[in-house]
Amino acid sequence: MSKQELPVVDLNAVACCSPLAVRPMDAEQAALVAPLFKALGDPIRLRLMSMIASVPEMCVCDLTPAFDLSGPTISHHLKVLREAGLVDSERRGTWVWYRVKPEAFRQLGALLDISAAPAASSTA
Amino acid sequence: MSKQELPVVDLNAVACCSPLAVRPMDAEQAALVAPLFKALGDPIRLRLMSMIASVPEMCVCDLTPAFDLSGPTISHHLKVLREAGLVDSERRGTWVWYRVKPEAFRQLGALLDISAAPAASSTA
DNA sequence: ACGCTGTTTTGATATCTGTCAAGGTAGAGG
DNA sequence: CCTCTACCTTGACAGATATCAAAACAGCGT
Repeated sequence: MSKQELPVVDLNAVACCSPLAVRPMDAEQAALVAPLFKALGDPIRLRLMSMIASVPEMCVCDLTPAFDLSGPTISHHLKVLREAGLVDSERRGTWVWYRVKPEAFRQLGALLDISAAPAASSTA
Repeated sequence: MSKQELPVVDLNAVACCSPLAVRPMDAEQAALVAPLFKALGDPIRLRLMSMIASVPEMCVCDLTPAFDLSGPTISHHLKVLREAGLVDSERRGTWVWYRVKPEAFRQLGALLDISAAPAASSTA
């Protein structure tokens, strides 16, 4: 975690919530969680996430050429994912490696659990 | 579905994908899925979603006063959720009722399933 | 020390987004 | 028909975002 320089999302604070479909979220919870969804709400970042999540770790040098975008732009998107708390980065020598933070994934997955939803939304 | 006037997200097309952590997403899949996350990436919309998902259905007249925002603004956010395919609306007399589309929820939840992830991202 | 490669930061710009006020549509009830 | 309420659309605008070029930073190899 060489580059955790920023006030990244606190996943412990996020981890408090029951599934979306169980109880309305208060404003504070929503303000904590929305940035995670927002970070995934861009096609480039979604692909970056899936590339990183598909392997134990991924070098920026392998991510950048997969897109028709400049290096700085990829770096920007990676920063958004980092600041959302979805990935971690580590510099090892010349290269920087990215890894997913699985607890963030689990958290979002739990929010989207619909199994305990009220009748109409589980049958509609 | 009185107001399904628009080229709403096709959930069948979205439903194709394996979890993020299993295989990189291609650009086309990402373009289909990202708008769903994006729609949830705003605190107001996240709260609207959770309010709607917590009950069988919800009247706009009960959603609007829960926020410190104008009617048009709430209407705008509901439209974003509708066009993302996350909710359905139906007018019954004077009022408009919103319901979640549970298949969209299930889809996003499946994408975030991390149980089949490669070693480093399930242990880090 | 110098230059080379990989990555991030800065600065600039075009586009997108959230918000409200004003105006429009839809149904209910005289 | 008229009016009232509920909801949506339009238009305008401030602030955020995606993008790139240029510049800065970090290691490596010479």
